Amino acid sequence: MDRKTGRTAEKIIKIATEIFAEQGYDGAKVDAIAKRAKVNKATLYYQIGDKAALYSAVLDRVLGQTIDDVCHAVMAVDDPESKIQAFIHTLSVSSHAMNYTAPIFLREVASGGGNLPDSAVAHMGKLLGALTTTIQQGIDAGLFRKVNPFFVHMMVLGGILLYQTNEPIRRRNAAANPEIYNPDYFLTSDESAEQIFDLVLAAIRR
Amino acid sequence: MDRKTGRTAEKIIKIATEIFAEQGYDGAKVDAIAKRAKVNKATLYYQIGDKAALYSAVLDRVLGQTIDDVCHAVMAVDDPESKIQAFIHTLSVSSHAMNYTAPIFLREVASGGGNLPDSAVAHMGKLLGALTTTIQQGIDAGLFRKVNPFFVHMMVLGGILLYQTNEPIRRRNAAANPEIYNPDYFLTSDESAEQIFDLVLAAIRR
DNA sequence: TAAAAATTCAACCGTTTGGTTAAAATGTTT
DNA sequence: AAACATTTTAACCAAACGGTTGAATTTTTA
Repeated sequence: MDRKTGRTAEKIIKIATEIFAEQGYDGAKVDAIAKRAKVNKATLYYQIGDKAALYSAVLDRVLGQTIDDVCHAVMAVDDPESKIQAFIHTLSVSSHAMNYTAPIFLREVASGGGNLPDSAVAHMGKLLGALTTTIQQGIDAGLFRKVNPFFVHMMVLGGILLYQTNEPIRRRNAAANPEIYNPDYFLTSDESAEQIFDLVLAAIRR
Repeated sequence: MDRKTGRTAEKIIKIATEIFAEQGYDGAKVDAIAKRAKVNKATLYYQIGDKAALYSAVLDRVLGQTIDDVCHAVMAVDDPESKIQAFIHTLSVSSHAMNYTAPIFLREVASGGGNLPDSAVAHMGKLLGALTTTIQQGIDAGLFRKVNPFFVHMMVLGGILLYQTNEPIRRRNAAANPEIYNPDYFLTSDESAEQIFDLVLAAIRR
């Protein structure tokens, strides 16, 4: 019962994550989720509940997973520079691995977080804290110059999420203007993390 | 006829911009737009057409306006450093002034730009070009070190848009954790542009 | 194998949604 | 005043949507 029940709920949430990421909350249709998950709609309501509950589950899974990954990676190293590198690298790789973090995150931000449960806001606060305290630490230690850590966070987060989500548009643009096509615009999540880390480090180093 | 017709259509598009920004395409309801614009729904269809046409008009207005502002500001100055400053400052101020650029932009990116007309993609390409060619120019002139201009663009754009859109979440977070509240997190569009410019310049300067 | 849990089936419901329509009323131009 | 364009009114429609139900069926557990 537990194994299979868990499996079914998991499967539904996973598929729902995809569809919410593609279409947004209002764009996603419950029938479509049930269909793609190859589950009867009644099962969906039996296992999880209504659409809002399903969306909450998706948010918890997506934000919780990615942000926990990042925080653990940051805590696993010591000096501020390594922490920042871990932050950027893990955020980029993890949110790219579970392919649907970035669009859901961006859409939630764009709508003012009205649908965000307190737990999710807390998660985002944790993410913010992980980077800003590290930077402050580096400033206090004389490693970094006096910068506003919050804006470093904005640029790192914004850069990573935007890079990941705008891939389709990038490809379309490259297809429309092949003469301007540039392979530098298409890097893996590893490589892009390196680029961003390089820029951030130069921006804040003494 | 022209004056008043134009006025009505303008008013509808302006209100539609607000609502699309708040709710997204699927979240926005045509009846709600007509109601808030104080116009009968029949007038909306008479003046503009269906929902998709209305959304296209909104996209053209919002993206076109902001991006044109930025490109003009960049062309108005000469040296690469000033161009970058103009880019950042104008993007921040202009997209903040017409309050609805950032959420619409982010949502479009998050959904892969499926709804974007070619004209809008071209606009975004122009924006990209404005910054990347300036940076390349600076690199060639020996002013900047060798960086990947595309990622600078991602971080600038992502940082500005994210900062502007996440204000509600920021406030909510600050309200929930007043002991962590930090005035550095709440800057005007001018001030935030300065912060970002400072970081970018340090990141790319030789 | 019997009880319990999970899933399916398929019809159904009330509401909302995007969109249309025709006639009447109101403005605007010339 | 005549002709034209614009806006309102308000009812209407078909489709889609979120959600429910209850009986039947399958799967799991003990």
